[in-house]
Amino acid sequence: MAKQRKTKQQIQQIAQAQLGYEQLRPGQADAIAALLKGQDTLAVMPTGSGKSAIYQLAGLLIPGATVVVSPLLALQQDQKAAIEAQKLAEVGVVNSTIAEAERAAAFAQLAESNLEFLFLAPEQFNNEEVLEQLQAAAPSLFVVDEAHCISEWGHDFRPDYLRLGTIIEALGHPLVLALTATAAPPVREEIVDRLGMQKAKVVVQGFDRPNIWLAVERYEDTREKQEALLDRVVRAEKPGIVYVATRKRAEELAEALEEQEVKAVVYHAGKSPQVREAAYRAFMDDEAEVIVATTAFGMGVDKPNVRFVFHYDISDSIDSYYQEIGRAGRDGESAQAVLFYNPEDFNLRRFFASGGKIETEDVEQVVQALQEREEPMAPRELQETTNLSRSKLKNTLNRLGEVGVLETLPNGEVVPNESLPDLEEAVEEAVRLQEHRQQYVRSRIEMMRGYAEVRDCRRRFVLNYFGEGLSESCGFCDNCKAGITNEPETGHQPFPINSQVVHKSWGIGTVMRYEGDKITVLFETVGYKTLGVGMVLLRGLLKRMDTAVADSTIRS
DNA sequence: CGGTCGCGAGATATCTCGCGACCGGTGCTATATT
Repeated sequence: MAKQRKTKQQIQQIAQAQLGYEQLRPGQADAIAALLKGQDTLAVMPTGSGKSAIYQLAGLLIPGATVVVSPLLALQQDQKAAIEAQKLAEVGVVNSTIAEAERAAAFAQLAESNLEFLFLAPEQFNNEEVLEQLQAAAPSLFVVDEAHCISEWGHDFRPDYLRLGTIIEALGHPLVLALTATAAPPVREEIVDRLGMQKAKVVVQGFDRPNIWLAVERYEDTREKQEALLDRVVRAEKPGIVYVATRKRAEELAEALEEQEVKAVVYHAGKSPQVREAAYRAFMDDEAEVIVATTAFGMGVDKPNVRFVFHYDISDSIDSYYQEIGRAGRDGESAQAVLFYNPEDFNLRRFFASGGKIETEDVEQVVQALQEREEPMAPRELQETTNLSRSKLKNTLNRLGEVGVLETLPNGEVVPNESLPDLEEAVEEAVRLQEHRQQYVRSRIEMMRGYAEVRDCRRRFVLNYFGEGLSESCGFCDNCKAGITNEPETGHQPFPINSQVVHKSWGIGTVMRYEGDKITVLFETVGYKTLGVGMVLLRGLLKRMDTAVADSTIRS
C-alpha cells in the first residue's frame, strides 16, 4: 500500500468536509498525520477533545477496514451511532448482544470491502471465526480505544486485553492506534510495549484542568466524614458525582441524600442493566442531581455541566482519581474535586490489590497439569484440575505466558510452548513478575496517599505524576489557598524530573517529583519509591543514567 | 484490614455481649433455565 503523504492542511480540509470540524486541535492533526505516514500512534488526550475523530478520519483516509476494540458494549453502540448519524461510512458491531444474522451480515460486508468500521470487545478474538474473518479481510488500521484498560484490566480482570499484541501480529500488524484520556508515563510505555507498536509516535495533550478546584479534607472518624460529605453535597451546586468504593456504601449514601431531599441515584455493577441505564439517563438528563457510584460509572461519560466530583473513598491510583475528577467541569466553568480522606480507607484498597498473590507451588501445579495433558486446555479445565480460584489461575496463566512457558491460542485455550525454557527458572520468574506487578499496584496506592497528604500545590503533584511540570503554584487548590506551597528549587534537585536513574537493588527508575527534601522515583521493578535527597546524595543511592530518554512526544 | 452478620451464651424471658466467619470493584461471553 502506498503511503499517503497529506499535509496537515489537507487533513484539515477533509475534517471540515466530512466531520464539519472548523478547526482540528493540535493533537488530533498530529496523530492523524503520524498515522498517514505509517507510524503506530498512541494519543493521550482528555475526553471531549475529539479522540474519536482521530480514528474516524484516519479510518476514512487510509484504504482498508478499521477494527476498533472498545471495552464496553454501550460504548460500541454509541460510537456506531455517532458515525451513522454523520453518515460517514458503513459500521458494524460484533458482540454477544448482536443477532446471528446481523453478525453474519457484518462479516459479509467486511469480506466485500463494504465495511469501514468494525467495533468489538477484546474477548471476541477468542472466537476463531472472528479472527479468521479479520485475517481474510486484512484491516489496515487497528484501533484500541480506552487503551489504559490494557494496563488496568489486562493483568487480572480482563486478560484478553494483554493478548491484543498477539492478535495484531496475527493480523499481519496493521497500523495501530491506541487512544486514552489518562495514562501516566509507565502506563503509556506498557501500552506501546504490549501492543507491539513499532516506532510509536506518542501524542500527549495537556493534562491540566485549571477550572477544577482540588481539595482534600481529612477525617479520622468515619461517621464524621460521612456527615461532612452529605453536608457538602447538600450545599454544593449540582449536578455532581459521589464516588465510593463499595456497592453497599453507594446505596447507603444515596438513601441518606434522599432523606435530605437531594435527588440521588445509585450506580454500580450489582444493579440490573435496566436500572443502571435508568440511573445513567436520569443523571445525564439532569433529572437526578447526584449520582452515587462505584468505579463502574464513568467510562464514556461526557456530561458538560458536572459541578463536583466528591470521593467518599480514595481511588486505587492517581490515574483513576484524575480520570474520575476529570468528569467535572467539562464545560470549562469552575467545578470542585474534593477527596474525603481517612487514612484507614487504604485498607480496602490494599485488600483489592492483594488478591493476585501467587505461590510457587500454584504455578508448578499449573505447569504440571498442562504438561501431563499434552494438548491445549481451556482455563476452565485447568481450574478444575488445579483447584485454584479463577483470579489466581488468571494471574498464573498471564505470568506464565509472559515468561514464555505457555501460549494462549486464539480460542482462549493454553498450550505449553514447544521450546521450553528452564522450567524451574521460568516458574520463579513468573512468581517474580507477579510480585513486581503487586509492588507496582501498591506503589500506585501509595502515590494516592502522597496526593492526599502532600503539603504543596496539589495540581503540581498531579501534573508531575503525569510527567508534566507546573512552574507556578496553581492558586486553585486548598494548599495554594492556605499558602502551603513549595516552589521548586532547582538547587535541591540533583536529578532532573523525568530523567533516568539507577538504584543498586531496585534497578532503573524515572524521577517523578520532588517535595521538600524528598525525591520520588518510579522504578521499573518495584514501582514508586520516595527517598530523602540528603540520604541519596550521602550514600550515593542513585546514579544518573546517561542514555537520554527518547522523546518522540509532542506536548501541546 | 475492618465492618457486618449470625450465632450461642448469659442474665432474665428479650436484650446484650463476644466470638468467628465472611465479604469487599471493574465486564465480557456462553449456556442453561423460566
